[in-house]
Amino acid sequence: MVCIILNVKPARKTAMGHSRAEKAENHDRILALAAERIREGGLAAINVVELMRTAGLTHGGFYRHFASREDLLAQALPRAFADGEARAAAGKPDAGSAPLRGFVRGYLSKAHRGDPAHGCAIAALAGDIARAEPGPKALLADRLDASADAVAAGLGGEDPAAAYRTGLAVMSTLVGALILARAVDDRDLSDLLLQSGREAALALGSR
Amino acid sequence: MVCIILNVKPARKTAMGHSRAEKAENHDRILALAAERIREGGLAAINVVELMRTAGLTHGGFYRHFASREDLLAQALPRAFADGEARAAAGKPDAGSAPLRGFVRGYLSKAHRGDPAHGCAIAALAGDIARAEPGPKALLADRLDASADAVAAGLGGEDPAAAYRTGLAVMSTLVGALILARAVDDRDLSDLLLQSGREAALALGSR
DNA sequence: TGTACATCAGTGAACGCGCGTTCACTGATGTAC
DNA sequence: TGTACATCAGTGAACGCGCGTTCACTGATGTAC
Repeated sequence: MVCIILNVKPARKTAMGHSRAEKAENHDRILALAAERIREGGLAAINVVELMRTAGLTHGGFYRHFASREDLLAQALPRAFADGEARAAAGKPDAGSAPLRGFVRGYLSKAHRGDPAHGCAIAALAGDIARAEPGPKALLADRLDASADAVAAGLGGEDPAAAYRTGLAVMSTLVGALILARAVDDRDLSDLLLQSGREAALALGSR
Repeated sequence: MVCIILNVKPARKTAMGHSRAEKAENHDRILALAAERIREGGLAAINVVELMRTAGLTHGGFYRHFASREDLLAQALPRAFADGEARAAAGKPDAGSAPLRGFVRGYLSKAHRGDPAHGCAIAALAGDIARAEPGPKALLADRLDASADAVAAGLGGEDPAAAYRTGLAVMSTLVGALILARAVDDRDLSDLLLQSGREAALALGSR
């Protein structure tokens, strides 16, 4: 006996509970995906329908989590910075001997160049934030300041103000080299940007 | 006697000739404005209606000049790079004594920071081009290569390959510092980025 | 512990706005005779 | 040199698509009794 069923109603995609715990999980997943997407494609790359589909949901439910697309961006941007720093810190090997060397090697690595979605938000978003509102600018300023401090702390103990300026210059070199290495189509030139950036950053750090 | 005229037809905005010469002028003006707007707001900032209004025209005529918005971008992008370099070269004082010093001072000046629309396209667009098609990437690579060469040429005559790498590193530092100085809301931090970037670029150039 | 009900996360069709593009039209340009 | 006509730069209404947002609805959650 052959049984053909036409027009089957698609089975419930998931058990689809609506518990508070599941909402919190979904909320966090949406934010994490948005933080990646932002670093990958910029603030303008966030598309509500696409984002929700990526999270395994439909777009209508978006507004149970966020008041608007702008509200999401305001929440996802700090997340992008935090996640990017966690990754950078993980890439740093032993902070004992040569902290700057490890940081620089991880920052200007081919892996970091090839994966902006999981990398430093300063480099991924500086160009966009240069044209953005005060909010994002203040956020970037705060994280850049912290990064310059961290670099300065790893230098030989000299004048703190001078060390901070060196920290800023190192960050400028690293961010510039990474952005340019990503913006160039020529693989050799891109590799050379990483290499010369590493050399320059270390030279600046050991003056 | 009082004479009230209602519903007057607006006078022809201009003599409005349609000569070949005027078309060429309009075409050039549209491109120049687009090249500025792109550096100011990025590739996505080009709005056909707004651009044509800025040029003193209406949007319908746009397609007498360009096949599409994409076609305009393809023509305006090289223009943005060329115009930005013309400006940078003009800012360079006497190329005799200390060519790098003059270039660095002009590049990381407050004037350049505050006027991306008329400044270097590499810094203005690197973030966008990192996510763009091969075309824009090849263009940026070409102009960056030329800039690194120019910087290298101004250094003491040593190993050309090493000088080129130094040129790239100097460009990374300058571009990074300028982008970050524009992306930050804190005036003091922004000024410090310019200053430390100038010091670092000169230090790299005189190793 | 069991039952009734309110809440609300998630669904998917529909709406409205912005924007790139099209098109019928105008009138000066510039060419053919 | 003058006249008739074809060309085409520019106009502005209209179209269509993408996308953020809204809304009526579903059904599991979780609370009140």
